[in-house]
Amino acid sequence: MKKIHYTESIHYEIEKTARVMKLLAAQFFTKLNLNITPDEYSALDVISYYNGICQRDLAKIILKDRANTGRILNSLEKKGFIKRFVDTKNNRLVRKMQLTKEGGEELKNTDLKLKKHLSSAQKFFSHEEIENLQKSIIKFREHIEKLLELNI
Amino acid sequence: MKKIHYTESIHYEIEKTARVMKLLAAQFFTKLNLNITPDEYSALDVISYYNGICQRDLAKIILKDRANTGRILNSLEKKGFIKRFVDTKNNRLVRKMQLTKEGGEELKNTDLKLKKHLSSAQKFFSHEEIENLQKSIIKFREHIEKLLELNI
DNA sequence: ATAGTATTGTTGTAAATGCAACAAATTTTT
DNA sequence: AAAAATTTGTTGCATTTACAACAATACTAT
Repeated sequence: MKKIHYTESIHYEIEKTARVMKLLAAQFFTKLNLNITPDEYSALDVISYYNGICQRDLAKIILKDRANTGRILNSLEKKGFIKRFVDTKNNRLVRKMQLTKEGGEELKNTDLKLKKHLSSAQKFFSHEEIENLQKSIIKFREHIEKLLELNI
Repeated sequence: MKKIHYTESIHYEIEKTARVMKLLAAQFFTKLNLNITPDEYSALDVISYYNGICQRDLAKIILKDRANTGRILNSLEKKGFIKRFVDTKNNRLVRKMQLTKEGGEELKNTDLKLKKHLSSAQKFFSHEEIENLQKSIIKFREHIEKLLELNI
């Protein structure tokens, strides 16, 4: 049986695609002179969706460890886009957070700029195509996740 | 129109999948006590495929910049798995490389161990499913690549 | 009740990564 | 022929990242 080389594997394609997207995001954020980083943007968006989320839950979602999630939040707090407060979850003290008014505006603004900049990209793929691709990837990932010992 | 949040985007799924795969690879390599890193493994595999490849071309393929590609090769050379030599490409001096005998054996050995460890994973997806997913991702990536200014 | 275990967040540190600057050589332009 | 630009690889540095250790608190078990 012929060996499947690294460059021929699905692993490679996904890594490559992820890297291209990350670079693209970085370039956009630089070019558009946004005052948050892509990671901070993701965090803001997630916080807007899960209002009052705690740090660890956020960490799981944005795919960072707790340490780095804390650092991203430090930055967002310093910029005045979120505020943190102590609360309990399952009888445990946790730091929860929510967007400030400025944070909400920043998010909206960033969304708008990105959307404008990306409008050309969206013509080429139908909603349906994207959705199908997404479903396949999720199925694929959910499977390999079973093999993984995740500690966040 | 409803806003698509970060966690609902294809961007997120691909990033997440890439991260899961990277973690999984790291765990496997640790657990199996391999004496190369996942990145070094990718490099070895690519070098075995493109015998005599030069550093920059390798960099493009393994998705690292030239600096880090050089560092990975330093490590592989120190371990005796590759040898580098100066040659020309388009009339320019470049450093090309090829596997040593030990490098070839190391690659074969690593392949074997990984294959054994992954055999359970492959049952769940048919070749066809993987191929279709791969095609979709490639198409998707090729499109967003057009938006990107890549400098390697 | 006391000891052990688990959860959450922070800090420190080492490794990985990207980027800019550089050297050396070659090609292109003027 | 000289100057400018390009290609390739290396070095240094700043940023990102992961991981381990820790503190504080709460839960669980004996």
